[in-house]
Order: sequence, then C-alpha cells, then structure tokens
Amino acid sequence: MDRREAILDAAIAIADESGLDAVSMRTVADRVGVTPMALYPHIGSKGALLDAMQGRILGELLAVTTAGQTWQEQLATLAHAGRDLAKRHPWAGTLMFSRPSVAPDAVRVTDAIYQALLSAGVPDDEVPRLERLLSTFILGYGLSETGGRFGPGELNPRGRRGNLPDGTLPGHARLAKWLGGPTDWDEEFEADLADLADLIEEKARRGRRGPD
Amino acid sequence: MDRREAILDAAIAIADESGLDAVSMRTVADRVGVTPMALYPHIGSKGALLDAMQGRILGELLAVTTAGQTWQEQLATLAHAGRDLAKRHPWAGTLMFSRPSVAPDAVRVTDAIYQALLSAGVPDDEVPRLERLLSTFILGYGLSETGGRFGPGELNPRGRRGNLPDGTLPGHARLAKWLGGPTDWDEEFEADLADLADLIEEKARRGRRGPD
DNA sequence: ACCTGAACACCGTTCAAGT
DNA sequence: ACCTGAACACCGTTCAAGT
Repeated sequence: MDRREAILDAAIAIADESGLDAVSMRTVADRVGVTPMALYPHIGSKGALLDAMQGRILGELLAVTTAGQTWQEQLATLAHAGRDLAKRHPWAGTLMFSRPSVAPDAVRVTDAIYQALLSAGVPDDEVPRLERLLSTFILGYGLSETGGRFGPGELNPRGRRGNLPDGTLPGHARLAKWLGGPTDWDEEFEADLADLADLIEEKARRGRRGPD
Repeated sequence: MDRREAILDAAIAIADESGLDAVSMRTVADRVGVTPMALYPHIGSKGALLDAMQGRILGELLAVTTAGQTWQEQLATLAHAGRDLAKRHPWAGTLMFSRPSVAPDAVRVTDAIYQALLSAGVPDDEVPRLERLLSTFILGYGLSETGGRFGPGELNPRGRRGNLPDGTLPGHARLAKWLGGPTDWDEEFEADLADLADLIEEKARRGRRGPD
C-alpha cells in the first residue's frame, strides 16, 4: 500500500478515536510503525497532513449521488451527508472552519449545491451567496453538536443563572416551558432545513417575477 | 490591579496580536512579568483561561443596547455586534464553537435574541430553535471570514479546477460571471440577515393564523 | 499567601548520518 | 530512495522549595 495513504489512514483513525489534538507527527508515525521524521517526505508537514485529512472527508461527501432528485431532495441529501460526516468524524467541523477548502473535492461539493439552487430557480447572481449561507449553517450546526456548543447548559437555564439577579432573563422566563427537556437534534435539523428550503423557494418565486 | 484581570488582559492581547495558538501559559506569564506557574492559583488551568477569555468577549457583546428598537433593529444590532466582535477578536469564533458557553453572560446574549424573536411574533415553541439557527449562522459567518474558509479560493474557480476534467463543474461554469470578482462581505452579511429576517417574519405570520 | 526552579512528558521540525 | 537518532525550541502541568 501507498505510504501516503497509510499515513492518512492512521491520522484519521487517531482523530476518530481520540480527537484532533491527539493527532501528532509522533502518534501518527507510531501507528504507521515508523519514526516521526519518516513522515515528512510523504506528507510535507503537519499542516499538509491536516489538509489531506480534509480532502479525504470531502471525498466521502462526494460518494452521495443526487442524480434524478428534485432540488429539495438534492439539498436534503447533501445536508444529511454533511451532518452524518460530522458525526462520524467529529473533528471535521473544526478542520473545515479553520482552513480554506483547498482540496479539488471541495469545489465539487460546492458545485453540487450550486446545481440544486439553480434547479430550484434561484436567480444566478444569488446562488453563490445562498450556497455560502447554507454551507455555513450546515457546518456550524455539525460543529455546534460535536463541539459541545449545543451542550446541556444551553437548554437548561436552571443551574446557570445562579449568579444572575432575578428578572434579568425575561426571554428565558417566558420560554421556560420549552427550555426544560432534552432536544431532538435530528428533528431540529430537519425543521431548520425545511425553513431554509422555504427561504430558497421564496427567492426563486421572486426571481421569476423579476427583481424588485 | 487584580492579578486575574491582568492575566486575562495579557492573554487577550496576545490572541489579538498573534492568534489563539500563541496564547500559552509561558507567553502569558512573560507578559504579566511572572513565571508560568504563578498563573495557576489565579486561573486554574489553560482551559479555564480560555473559558475566561470567552466570558470577556461575551461581556463586550452585552454592552450593546437594544432598548426601544423594533425587532428587526434588535436582531440587526446583535448580529452586527457579533460580527464586529469576530473581526476585533478573530480567535473568538473558534473559541465559541469549541466549548459550550458556560459564562453567565452567554445566557444574557441568548435572552436578548429570544426577546427579539418573541416581539417579532414567532410562536413560543419555535423561538429556541430559531435562536440556535441565527446564532449558529452568525458565528459560522464570522468564523468563516476570520478563519479563512471564505478565502479567495472559494470564489475563483480558475486555478482551482486544474486537476479536474472539464465539464465536471456545470454549476461553476454557468455561474462564471458571478464568481470572478471579489465579494463584499459586509454586503453579503446584510443580504443574509435580510433573508433570515424574512424567514422570521414568515414564521410569525403563520403563527398568527395558528399552526397547520 | 504568593511566587520560583527544576523536572516530566509532551510538541513540530532540522540536520547529519546510516543502509 | 528511504529511514533513523540526536538535537532544538517549544508545550501544559506537578511538586518541592523559597520568602
């Protein structure tokens, strides 16, 4: 097997098992069965290794096919694939946000979203912006879930406002009924996607009437 | 001055100047004029230092006031404050996504968004989800800008599809006209906010008619 | 009460040396 | 052509010692 591929396999396995911080030239080399310095001719540097890991992840995203689907189905397929990926590889979100997507596969994912928006009837000049809005949200959602931003503290104001005087959180007070229990993140993701699909549909409808 | 505050000042100054990676117990201690180990009684650990930095940032966000504004103005004020913060402290986005918001100030920011959504007329049971949708997008946008995900490569397909066969990027081909030039990120952020405000208005309108 | 110095187990990377 | 060993300049953190 190609040494470079073996190195990537090892790095991804370590990241899946113990997080991105556990990926070091030393731990990767150990897993491959070689000295840290032996990695350099094959992958260049730690940064290049992270870029290559990102490329692998995006390759997985491209495995999904959207041929013959409606634009709603296409977007849903891509969004779910993105979120599934974030769950399978919890470190992927951090990586995506922290470095520009240089892999050629990244452009192909972007293109798939462009195509879905175009077939929805979104005016050409609005497509790139809406693609960034969608991908930013999907990435952010995945990262919030896996990174802990949507942690239990977000939902349960009891035990968090201990050091705040009463009456400073009127919003929380009024919404108490909806803030108690656990949240179904799958359900919430579906609802968000439905809302964003509505937004796209509205864009397309206005586009057909011509711009304001 | 309180030693703990001085330590936080130093850490934030270093992060602003040289990035979050440059913040180490050693560099912070150097700036304060003390040995690394002298920090521990005051801040506990590196992780606690990062949490405290996050708290400071959120405190800045609470300085904005939204009293007497329409809900559209309230949301715009908060969104702009969030994005300005991300520009002033480029490391803040990474920090927000990578750890749950434990600071009491975080709940107050959330509450401000709750209040705006409530006064827009969004049904109570949809407010927490829409708050997460909004904050996820705003954070993600700031992080994409400062972290480089919205880098020049995203916009200019020339020079990136060198290793892809022709015809694999139909979306890019059709949108070539809109993908050439530089993007005004301020303008794009405004347009995104306007779209999300439309979405909220639509929610409120449907809520008044009663649920489906 | 607060700080220091030495130490431990880690990093990424360079460079000369081995086969 | 590919890999190793030693070294350099870094990490966060512990622990005994100083004032």
